Amino acid sequence: MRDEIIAYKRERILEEAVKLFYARGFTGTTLDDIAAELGVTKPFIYTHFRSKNDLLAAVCLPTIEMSVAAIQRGVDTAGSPTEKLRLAVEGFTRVVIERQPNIAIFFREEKNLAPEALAEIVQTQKKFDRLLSKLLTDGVEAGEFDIPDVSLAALAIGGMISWSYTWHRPNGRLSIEELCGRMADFALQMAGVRLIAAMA
Amino acid sequence: MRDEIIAYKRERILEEAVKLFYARGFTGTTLDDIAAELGVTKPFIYTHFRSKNDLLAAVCLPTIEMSVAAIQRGVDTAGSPTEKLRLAVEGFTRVVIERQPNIAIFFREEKNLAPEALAEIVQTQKKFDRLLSKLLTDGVEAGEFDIPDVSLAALAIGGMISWSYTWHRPNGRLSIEELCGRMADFALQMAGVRLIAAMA
DNA sequence: CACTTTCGCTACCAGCGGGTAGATTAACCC
DNA sequence: GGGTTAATCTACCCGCTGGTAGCGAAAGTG
Repeated sequence: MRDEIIAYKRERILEEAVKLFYARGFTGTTLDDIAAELGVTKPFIYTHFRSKNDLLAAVCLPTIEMSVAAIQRGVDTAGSPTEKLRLAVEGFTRVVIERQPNIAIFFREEKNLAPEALAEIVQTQKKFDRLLSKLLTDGVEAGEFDIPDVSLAALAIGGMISWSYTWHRPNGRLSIEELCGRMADFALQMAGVRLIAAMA
Repeated sequence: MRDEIIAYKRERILEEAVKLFYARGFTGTTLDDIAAELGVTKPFIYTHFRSKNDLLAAVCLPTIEMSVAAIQRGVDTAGSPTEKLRLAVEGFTRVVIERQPNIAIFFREEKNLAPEALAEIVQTQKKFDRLLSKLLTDGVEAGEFDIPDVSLAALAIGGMISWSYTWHRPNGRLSIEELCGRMADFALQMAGVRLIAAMA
């Protein structure tokens, strides 16, 4: 019970921090701003986070881990490389869209992260690249994909999707599901999969 | 002569500012840092720029304009939409790679730009999207491209390329020319152009 | 060589904001 | 209901940094 309350407060702080970091930037947001938004005062935040930087890390890390997990779920699915890639891309796109502010904050505020936190995230990102590259390689070996440069393709696909954080608007023209589906279509095209229509 | 010297000093300030903003972030860099790197003192900078924000704008704006210009050159080329798209993508990729620090600074430090400067850049970005969307539409109408959702394709292609600023390393595995070529290949695949091999 | 102009520097200020110490209040418990 | 503990606030500090005023030195000028 006590722990749940503490966890809840921590979450509330994170929510407001995300909102303000996203809107005004990390250095453009003061701890007083966050506290005011919550109706509390600055020292309150310090009972849940060691420092402003700690707060930033808590905003970024879990979201990057969710991204890797999405790719991992695609890879772990039973099915062909084509099906795995579709699932991985859809899942990753969903993370980027649903956690757009966190993703945006991470990519913008990287330089404000403490070195240890950054190192941990960089490790996670490497895992992301490895998983995606491996998936593409498997597809090439299975004869389903046609990719001259797998590493570059992984970066291109990852980038196309990550970039969504810059332009996506909630209540935009497309639903999340549509968006995920079309991103997967693009990824399959980039992987050289033929017969997109046949999978619809 | 006098004007050239002034312009040169301005350029030197910008060079160091780009270097430091890129390495440490905008707020992580002080004007004293920049001045020290140049072997001068802070007031020197103020004879060339009105404020630290002005300096940031001067780092970002021209590079975004170069990006649009690259797309424009592709569009203005005589040739088929396929050829135009290839040129546009290659040119834009080259800008992103060659001006990687400036591109990175812009996307990271957007929230630190003065509203007027940001507004100007946003206008330029809209022009970028319009040009690219128009080019894709022309290709579809000419029967060369097969794109279900042109606006989304423009964002996906633009994103795939822009993202290079996050991973590209000078002295990387691929030369700039190779990179530009392969990005163009990806873009054509995303546009549904068949027979990539036939154009090699 | 005196006079002027140009240029950059020394020295300073003021506000901001992360972080903390200690008081204060509320909750909990015999 | 007194006493203890946990939670949060008030009030403060201090280092940092963007920005400026005014000085001094050098260089150009007749």
